[in-house]
Order: sequence, then C-alpha cells, then structure tokens
Amino acid sequence: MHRWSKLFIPTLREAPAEAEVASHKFLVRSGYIRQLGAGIYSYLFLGQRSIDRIVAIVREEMDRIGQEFLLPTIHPADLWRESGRWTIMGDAMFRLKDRKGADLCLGMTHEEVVTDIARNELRSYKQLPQIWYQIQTKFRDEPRPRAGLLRVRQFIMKDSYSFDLDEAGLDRSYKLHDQAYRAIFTRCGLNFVVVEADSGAMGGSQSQEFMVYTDAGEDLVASCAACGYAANLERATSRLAPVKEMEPTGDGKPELVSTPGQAAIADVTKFFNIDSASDIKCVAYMATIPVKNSDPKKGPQTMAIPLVAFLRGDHFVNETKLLKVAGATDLRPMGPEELETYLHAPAGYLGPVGLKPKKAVDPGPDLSEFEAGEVTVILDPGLENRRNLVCGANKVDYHYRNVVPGRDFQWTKVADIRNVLEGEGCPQCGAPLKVARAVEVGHIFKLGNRYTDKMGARVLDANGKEVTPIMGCYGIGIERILVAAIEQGNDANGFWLPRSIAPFDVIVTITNVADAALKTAGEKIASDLEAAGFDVLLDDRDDRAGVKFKDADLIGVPWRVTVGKKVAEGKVELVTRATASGSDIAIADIAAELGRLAAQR
RNA sequence: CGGGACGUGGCUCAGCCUGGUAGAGCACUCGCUUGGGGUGCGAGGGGUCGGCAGUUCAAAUCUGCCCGUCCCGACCA
Repeated sequence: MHRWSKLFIPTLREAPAEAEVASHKFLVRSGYIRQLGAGIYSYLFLGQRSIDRIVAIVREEMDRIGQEFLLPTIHPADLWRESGRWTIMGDAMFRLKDRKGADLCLGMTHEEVVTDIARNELRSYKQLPQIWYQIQTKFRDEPRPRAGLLRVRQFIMKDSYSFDLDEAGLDRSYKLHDQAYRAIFTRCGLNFVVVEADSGAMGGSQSQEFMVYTDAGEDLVASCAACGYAANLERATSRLAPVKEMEPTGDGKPELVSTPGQAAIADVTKFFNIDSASDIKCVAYMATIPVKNSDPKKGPQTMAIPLVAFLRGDHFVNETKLLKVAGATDLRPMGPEELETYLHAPAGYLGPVGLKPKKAVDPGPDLSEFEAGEVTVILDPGLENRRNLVCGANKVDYHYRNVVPGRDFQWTKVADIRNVLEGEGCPQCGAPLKVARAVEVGHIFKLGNRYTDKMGARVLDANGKEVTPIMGCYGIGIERILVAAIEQGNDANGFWLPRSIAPFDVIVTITNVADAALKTAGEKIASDLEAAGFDVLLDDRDDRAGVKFKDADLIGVPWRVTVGKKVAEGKVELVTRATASGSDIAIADIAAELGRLAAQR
C-alpha cells in the first residue's frame, strides 16, 4: 500500500502554457512527467509505475514468441557505415566522439547491432528461426518534438528482429508478431486498428501499423466501414468516380488560350468554366537520388534531378508515395530559376505539353545520363485515359485546352502519387472511405535481406548451400501506449487508464483524516483491498475532501473508494472514474464488488 | 530546415506600445479557521525580468545578435 502523504505526486491546477493536447496537459498536471528539454522528459513516480506495467505486458507477450536481449545504446560508427545508414540517417542521429576521436552514435534502432550478432553467431539453418527483442531507450534527434510524450527525442521502444531461412519463415515470424501485438494492445485496453503501411526508411516489402484513432495523432488513416479496409494515407488508394469528359473545341487539337493572371487552379477553372478534375495540376520538385555506381570509398553520393508530377486539379500530391516512385531520398519544390530552366515558365502556368520526359525513373550512373532538358515526369492514374483537359502552357499567361494525355504529351511513368480524399471509393468494395487522425503505437515490417546481405550474414541450408537469412523488424512505442490510452479516456477533470496500465488500481480517499474513525476505516479498507490483490493508493493527506477528489479524478486511477460519513452506517462509496458513476457499498463487500467491476473490462 | 509565436518568483499571467519604484492569482512557510468537490482570514519567504552587446543620465520596457520553448509543414515508435 502506498500512502499519498508520503509520496511525491506533484499535481498542478494548471497545465503548462505550451501543452496543447490532452495527454500532454494531463501527464504534466497529474505529476507523471516533467520536461527537461525539447522532447526530453523525466518520468516521475506515477509515470514510471504506468510505464512499468505497460512494459510488463509487452514483455509477457513477447516472451511467448521470442527472447529478450539488451543491446548497447552506444554504437560504433563503422557498423552503421556498413549498412550505409551512417549517412542516410542524417541529422536524426545523435552522434558523438570518444576520447580517441572515433565516431559513435546513440542507437536510434538496432538492425545493425542484431545483424552483427547474427553474422558472427548464426551458421546453420538449424539455428533458425530466431526472434530477438529488447525493451530499451532509443535516441532520435527529431526535427520537431511534439505534444508531450507523443513525439520525443528519447523514448522507450520494444524492438524485435526475426531471422528466417526463407520467405515462408518470415511470414510465420511476421504473423507471430501480428498476434503478439494484437494481444499487447488489447491487454493495454487500447481501441486500435491495424492498417497497411508504408515501410519508409526501414525499407522492405510488407508492413502494417497499429493505430489508435485520436485527433492528437500525426498520421492519417483511410478506412472503410463496409469491408474493413484500412491504410495509412501514405499508402491508401481509392476508386475514383468517373469524370464526365468535356467536349473538344475547334479541331480538337491543343489550343493555346490567353489566360492573363490566371495562375491558381481556382482561377483557371473559373476562367474556363470547368471542373477542377479536368484541370491538370503540376507540382515540380528537385529530387535527391542516390548516384548509382558511386565510389564506395566516398560513401553514398547523391544528385538532384528535376521531377515533375502531374495530377488532377482537385487532387493533392502525397510526397511519401512520390519519393518511393522516384527512388528519391528527398524532395523540395523547384525554385523560380529551376522552374525556368526545366519548364521555361513560372508556377501557375506549368504543364506537360512539350516536356522531354526521361525514359525511365531508374537513375543512371551520373547526371550525364540525362539528355539536356530531360525531366522525370510522373503521371497520376487519375489523368490516364482522360480527354480534353486544361493545363498550363509553360508560358506566362497561357494555358492549353483540348489536351489528351498520350496524344499530346508523354511521361516517364504512371504511378499513384496522390492522397486519398474522404468520400472516395474503397479500393476493395467501393464504399465511401473515411479519413481520420491516429497515433501509431506499433509497426511491423518484413525487411528482407537488406541488412543480412550488406553485412554478410550467411547460414548453410539443408543442402549445405550458403544462404542469406531474411529479416523482419518490429517496434512498439511504449510511451505512446500511455499517450494513446490517455487520449482515449479523458474529460475536463483528468483521465482514466485501463486497470492493466494504471499506476494504481484504486485510490482510497479518506475525506477527513482528522476524524479518527474515518482514518482507521480507510486504513483497514486499503489493506483489505491490497490483500485481495489490488494495487492501492491511500489518500491520507490532511487536505479538504474537495482537493482529494480533484486529484483522484486527475491522475488516471480507474476506481475510487470514498471513505466518508457513511462509514458510520458501514458503507463507503465506490466510484468508477471512466463513467463518474458510483454507488454505496457495504465495507465488507468492497473487495468483492471491485473484483466484479474489474472483471467486466 | 522553411514559416509563425513566445521567454517576467515553482505554475498561469499582467507590466513593455509611451524607458525611471517588479506586480497579481495559484503554489510554498507559520498561525488561526474549515472539514464531501481545489475553505476563509492574517503574517511571511522567494524574481540575474532567457543570455550577451548596444542606445540612454537611466532598460523588464528601445535596437542587434545568440540561446531556449511551443505551434504549422517535410521525418517516425
């Protein structure tokens, strides 16, 4: 039993001014956390207890499928140079030097470290499969820490890595993680969805994310209530409603039209009196791509190439999709000079007619592969097979109409590069899609042999042939489980956590400790509840009842037992925080009643 | 990194525009009071006004640079 009078639980009446989302405000107000710097937090008593309970659940479920390790936080740079990620990770990586001047970094993920172990130790297919996991602090120098514990620079991650002989094995390891994750998030009381995801910087083929819907989230999820389809917006697709094509004017060939001052899509559609779906939007980028066959001594070299995306006027570019299509590591909008160089026109009058599209997206050994004026042109499928469109003429104050893709201009590649919009048809069943914000609490990837291959991990298969093990990697953000749970259950007065991850199961509030009868009764009830298996916080502070009620409501404990005047009648009040509903219970029955409520969840 | 905002006791903020004595509420300490939704009264302690430089007789206040924090975008658990 813990007595509040002896504890450090610094609750605040007011939230810090910089806190905007509920979980951030309440984590600080409830004394769970304190900020040390941008994206760096101390976990105080209550915060640490809750984290501990989350970790215990994660560990229990992971132990069913894998083995726990604890890998180093400080990594030699050479390890990361081998995988090529010393450069790729860029500024997100915390770097330091040791006394000898050797480069080191703080671990932001551990593929390199586990692959190093694997290549040194694994020799035979008989040693596979392996699933290794750890629960450990990760360091990422995030460009923008956000919203309390939602996005931080130091956080606890459960990360695991699987090694299998073949695809079928990887499928099994992946499936095991899928099941373990579902069990973990269910036990943590999260209302989560599993979505198709982009595999991002990790590379690899299949990947899915575990998401909790909340407006505080940073991700957007497109989902279909009819068939269950759900995907991160970075990956989601949709069926488009058919567009009514316009009739051609004149001889049906592209016609140059003077459109002075009509630069924005809204202006152009108004000028021509057309739907924006019949206008071609042009978004011009400079893309950074790795140079093929670059000198390995010099490390990976990159070059900037012109990349122009065309899509429907009412659609929006998804840069994650575009990066992937272009094989690029970075995108930035073209500046005015670059627009002049490659498109010969300023923004607002850009179009596909007359461009020299590069033959393939695959970059050559160097820039000389590009013929003068060549640009990589990506066409969104929303424009393919369309007719009589309007687009910029690559000439100030002029547009074309009657433009037909394929007849009047060519492209490098057709690829889905747009954001799905709410209401568009589900790609599986056609029902209208919803788009909502969510927090990513877990992510599982099929990695393939990218690391094992590069770093030289090999085992002999049953035929004595050398093969490269295939990897999967899997992550859970421990603090994000807490954040998501708070976002999921809060009101004006505070929040409530599921019992499984709350710092205490129940708080016993003695309304007036100056009253010896109440004090004695409270102590007895608290120790009885503890004996019955509950984690009990006894609020024995010499404060007014109102103060203690406010605090109890604030700190996330799912139940409260109020020990007050009715003790004289042998009763106390049992309140469920989530519903703010309570009832009087005979003191003798309190443990049984609480057990009954706990079992309902 | 691009755009925006802010930085004054532990917390929330006023004062700055129009330079001259640094304030309030909450929190804290002591006394009394009260005792089922942040009790009331009284007395106290606590601030290099983010830092550095400049302007000025005089800077929290005006100017410049730097640092820090938050928000919106590009990245991710």
